[in-house]
Amino acid sequence: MLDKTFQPETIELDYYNEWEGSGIFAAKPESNNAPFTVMMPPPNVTGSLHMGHALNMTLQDILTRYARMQNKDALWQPGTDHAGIATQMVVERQLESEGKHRRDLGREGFLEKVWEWKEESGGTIVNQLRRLGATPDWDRERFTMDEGLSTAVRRVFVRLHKEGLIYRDKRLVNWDPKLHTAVSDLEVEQREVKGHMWHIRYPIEGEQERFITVATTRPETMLGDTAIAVNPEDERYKELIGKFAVLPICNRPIPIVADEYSDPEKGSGAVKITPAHDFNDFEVGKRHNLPMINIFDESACISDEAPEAYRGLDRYEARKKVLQELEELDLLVEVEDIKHSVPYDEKTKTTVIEPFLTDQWYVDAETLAKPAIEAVRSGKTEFVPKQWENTYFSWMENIQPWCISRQLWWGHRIPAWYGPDGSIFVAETEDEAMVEAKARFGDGVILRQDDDVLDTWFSSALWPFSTLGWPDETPELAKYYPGDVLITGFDIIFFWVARMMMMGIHFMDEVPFKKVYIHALVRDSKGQKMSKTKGNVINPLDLIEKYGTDALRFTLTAMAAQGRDIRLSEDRVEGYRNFATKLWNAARYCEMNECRPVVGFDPTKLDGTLNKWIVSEVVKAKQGIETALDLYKFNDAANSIYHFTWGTFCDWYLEFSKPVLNGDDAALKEETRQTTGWVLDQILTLLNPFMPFVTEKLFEEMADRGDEGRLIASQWPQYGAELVNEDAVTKIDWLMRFISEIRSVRSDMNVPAGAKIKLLVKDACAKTQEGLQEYDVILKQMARLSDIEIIDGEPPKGSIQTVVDKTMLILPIADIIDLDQERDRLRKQIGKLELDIKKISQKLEDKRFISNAPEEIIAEQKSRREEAEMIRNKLSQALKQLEAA
RNA sequence: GGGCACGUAGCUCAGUGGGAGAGCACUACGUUGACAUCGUAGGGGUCGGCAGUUCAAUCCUGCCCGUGCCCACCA
Repeated sequence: MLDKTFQPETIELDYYNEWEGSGIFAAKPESNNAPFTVMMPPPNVTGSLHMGHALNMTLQDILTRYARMQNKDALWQPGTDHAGIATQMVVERQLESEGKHRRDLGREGFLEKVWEWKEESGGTIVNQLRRLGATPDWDRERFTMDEGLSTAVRRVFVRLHKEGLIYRDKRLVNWDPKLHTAVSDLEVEQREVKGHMWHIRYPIEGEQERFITVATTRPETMLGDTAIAVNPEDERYKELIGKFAVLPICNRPIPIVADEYSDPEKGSGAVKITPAHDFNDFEVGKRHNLPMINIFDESACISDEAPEAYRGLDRYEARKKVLQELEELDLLVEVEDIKHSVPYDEKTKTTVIEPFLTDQWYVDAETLAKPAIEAVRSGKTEFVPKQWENTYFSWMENIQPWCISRQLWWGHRIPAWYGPDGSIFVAETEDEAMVEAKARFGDGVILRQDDDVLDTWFSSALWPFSTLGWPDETPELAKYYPGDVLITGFDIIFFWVARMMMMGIHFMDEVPFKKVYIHALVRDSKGQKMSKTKGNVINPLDLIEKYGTDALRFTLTAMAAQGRDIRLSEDRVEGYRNFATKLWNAARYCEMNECRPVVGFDPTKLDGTLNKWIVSEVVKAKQGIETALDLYKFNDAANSIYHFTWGTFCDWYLEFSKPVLNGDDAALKEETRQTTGWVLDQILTLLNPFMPFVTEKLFEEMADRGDEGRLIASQWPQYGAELVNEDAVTKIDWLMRFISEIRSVRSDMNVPAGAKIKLLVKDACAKTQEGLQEYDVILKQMARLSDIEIIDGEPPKGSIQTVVDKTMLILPIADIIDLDQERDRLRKQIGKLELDIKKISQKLEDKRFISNAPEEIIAEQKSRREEAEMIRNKLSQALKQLEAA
């Protein structure tokens, strides 16, 4: 017996453990079933579940469960990402609290510590995914630094290097002066801040009292200036080209060069060039063979390249000193207050990133991007919604060399070794590198491995095939690559999706997934991005605790409309918790009335119209879900099952069934019981991918299905349009309208809800008369009628009158209602109809409408007008009668 | 500066070239052996503004206003 009240938390863990233990999550590469592959975006091993995960994982879980029920061999590949910087920072902070630094432990010792941390605390998110009811194949869980995945990383690195697609280069990178590592362009957040523009004049060499003025937001960088650029077409400066300016403070002559980069419209038209500390200047410097003076050290303190007085100063202290000195020299012309953007490290949000000249490893992304662009153009991979393809293209078509080295310890160490003369040996193992080195330098050569590790995204880029065993040719790789769909947020299209496309196509000769579904961002109820600093983070686990997993999952799904962000409000979650409760209570009703699924029940062989009708409605709901899921319209799928369950099954069918079950037609009773049991079973099945827990529980309660009887392992129903009975649909549609109309009028006229009143029916056609007879008991109960009588003559004086189809419904209750109110009601109704008729008539009298509009539209308008006129006439008559009274 | 979304009921959001929808909130009434985490009924919207295309525009096009995001630049 089901408990009277529904308490989600009492069932969730038990079922989850049982499912997982049953092996149902596992992919079965040896089976002949068609594969369905989803690669889980591996969450950071340091992470804990946030709303974005909850949405992302719920959608993947729905598709996976749905595929499984359709008898596909589903592989949902789970795992976690080693998250280089994030993880290293966590452990460093831990050390810091013990008063230690990673240097104290040394590389080996530190890595040991990180692994320790990973073993102890790394599993948090994985267990939180279980709370969410996610059903990936846990037996195949991978970690990006697993043995196998690391092998794949080295193989890829070596191959790309051999192909010339990985190379070493000295360029400007975004440098984090606190972490002492290069970071990706994508990890730099441009933030608008208030600042100053300083206008500085540099004396022209060999000339008295002649200056050239430049402007900068970063005066300290002038210590590294190696030129001034002017536009070759700029008349003001033409004769200065080729001459030298004297760099103040350093007193170093720097050339005045002509370069298109300089825009005569901006500032003074002359630009100071600091090739080692500005991306544009770097390009100018290369064009003019300018020296690149690196005035910073790794911590962005002034290096030995600068005048002695500045050495060791932090960049902001150096700025102050430079300004002070310029002022003393009377070279500071103007200070402007401006707003400008400053590059911050996206992770810590506190460090200002410094363009810094270093040697790094790069991937030739431009070459790899070409086929990846083509794959989306040709539709081999499709984005849903389509508009994200623009984002993908615009980035891929302007892609920059991908800097893949990071000056960290935690990550895949770069498989490159340096010989005594600095020559490089790239190989998968040190032994292999050594073989090559010995061939060159002879025995006894000493190699030093590159200290750097790879960008975390390098290994995640391989995820779609490295997790399947590549570079070995495994059965899994053959069966599950390429994936069917990748589900992810737009924020990692560049970081991850693009890189998987490049690597997948290059190494597998095939795209890694056929569809990319980009889901919404989950915001708070005010539309703000959730962030720890804003303190508006809603923790999914709190909601699960309060309302249950099913409610949270259903909320996220129902709100996952394409192309729009989700503003999550707790009210919605509460509403869908109520939905689960509703379902629970419906099941209790079924239980009490012994409406249980019966083996061998055949929905095609039914006598009762109500039963034929509800079966038809089940089919429509099922088709609605299927169509929606095929198009990744998760919200439509959720709404389809929601409205069927609540609005059709509970609100109407169960109410219809009550008089039947209390009646004395034994055969119909039995059929109705069986049908009700069957429909509930269908609801549970169709709803299961969305709300796995409550449906599983009810499925178990409603019938004894033996050991194999888990809903999670059940089949998705096969039936279709053959179960739809249009005749029954028409009939019951009439019945519902009939009941609704009486209820509505009663309520309008303040007829006491409990009062049973008599209904007189006039102008009833044969079908209506038939319906009145067939559903006599239902009508009386649901519309609270004492009696239904068909009349021919005039209605009694002072009745309430209304119209359904062509039938007059008359409630002779002059004694309990206010007739003035009834007159008002009729006038209002008639007024509305008149307005309708007028609008339609205007159209129908418009010759252009008649000659241009399609036939069906004209016919439809005509019949609408006829119907409105008919009702208006009947109501007018009723009104006249009332007025006469 | 370039691009992409979005603007529909008090709130959160679906939707469609031909009669404006849901959930929540609100109002009234609650009866019937599943359910008050509920039921029945109801009020509420010139579908951001202005033009254009069309017989017909909330929907298509253009412009404008507002909001959010992404990218680039910033002497």
